[in-house]
Amino acid sequence: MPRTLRADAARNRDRLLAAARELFAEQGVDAPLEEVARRAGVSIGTLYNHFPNRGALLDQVLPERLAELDVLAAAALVDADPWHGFTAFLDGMFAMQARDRAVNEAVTRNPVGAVGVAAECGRAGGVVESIVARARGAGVLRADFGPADLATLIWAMSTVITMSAGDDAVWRRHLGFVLDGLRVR
Amino acid sequence: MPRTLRADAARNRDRLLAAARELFAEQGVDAPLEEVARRAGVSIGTLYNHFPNRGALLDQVLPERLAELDVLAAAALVDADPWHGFTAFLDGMFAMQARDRAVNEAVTRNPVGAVGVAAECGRAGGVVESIVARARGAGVLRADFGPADLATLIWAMSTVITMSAGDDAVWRRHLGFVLDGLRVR
DNA sequence: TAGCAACTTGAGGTCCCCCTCAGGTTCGCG
DNA sequence: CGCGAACCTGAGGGGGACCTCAAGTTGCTA
Repeated sequence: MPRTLRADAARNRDRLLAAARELFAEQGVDAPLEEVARRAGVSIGTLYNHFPNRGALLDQVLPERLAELDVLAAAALVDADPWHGFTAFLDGMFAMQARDRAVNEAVTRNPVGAVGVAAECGRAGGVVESIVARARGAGVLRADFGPADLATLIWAMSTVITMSAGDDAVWRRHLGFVLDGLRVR
Repeated sequence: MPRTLRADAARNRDRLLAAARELFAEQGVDAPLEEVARRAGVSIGTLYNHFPNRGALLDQVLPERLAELDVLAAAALVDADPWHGFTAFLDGMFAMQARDRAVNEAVTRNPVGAVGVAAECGRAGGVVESIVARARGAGVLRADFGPADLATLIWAMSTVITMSAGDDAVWRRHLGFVLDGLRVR
């Protein structure tokens, strides 16, 4: 096992990651690995040289995206308006799920707050709980809304996002209805 | 092509339908047909003798269940309280989706109101629109809620139902939140 | 620039599901 | 009964995706 990658190997690795990012975003985490190799212009054997299984590939690709959630979550926590912070976080997260089907599936199968596909996911979990708690504490979010309810909301939205096939207006409209039910007047 | 089925053939057909009902309910519309044959105690060839493809099997099994929706819908329309009629219909439909995964998938892929897996589904569609219109007309359902929004709600609930794996309390709780957002106070 | 380790290749084994059809079995009529 | 039509069987061909590995190629170092 060499300390550093040979030049061609490094290039192939990068291409594979780029192809994986693309295809997973389009088709989800179950996209055929042979298609990833094809798009990378590399043989299937090379793919398995670099990544022993699909999980290894996802472990490289998903955290990149999930880290973006951290930014969203941090912004939500310091939002002057706790309700706006809460809704802006949700909107941002769902928008990302709409952009990247792999993220949509990952977040759904493994709701924020539980142990994650990646450690990053778990770290975000704590922050997310704080966002919910802050909105609840400010009296703008119904008092009985807990982390489990957020997970359920994510389940609900994931299919709406998938089925509305690129039309963000559809899931935003539905989210609006739900938030009306969650808000305290 | 005989006018009437031979006794053993009729028996096998019944067994196949029973097995299909069971397995589709458990595993959804993509359940392996070889497993259906196995449960029916019949060879895979016999299954294809009776039903040329998966669709033919579903066409026999799904309408049975979807017809139950008609009963629900009819009851909703004559409910003294339009809001209760609306919510009771939804609760009943989602409860059925929770009981039968094939129904869950069928209703989701092909939302009530559009052309259906079966003609029965289409017939129910009109009634469902009436239920929505009645609740809206009575001023208890928000005025901007249309049939498309119902389809979206069905998408949303289908995953919640699947993920909550038999615990009806989970999806009922979420539905409660959403209905709070849909109701006019 | 020679030579070896590092890397790539793609045919092919495995698995799971689809569906078919030639040959054997059973029903039920006459 | 006995015979023909109706029916059943399950091995097997086809396809898609997974993953492996022996043989060939290429980058890099000395």
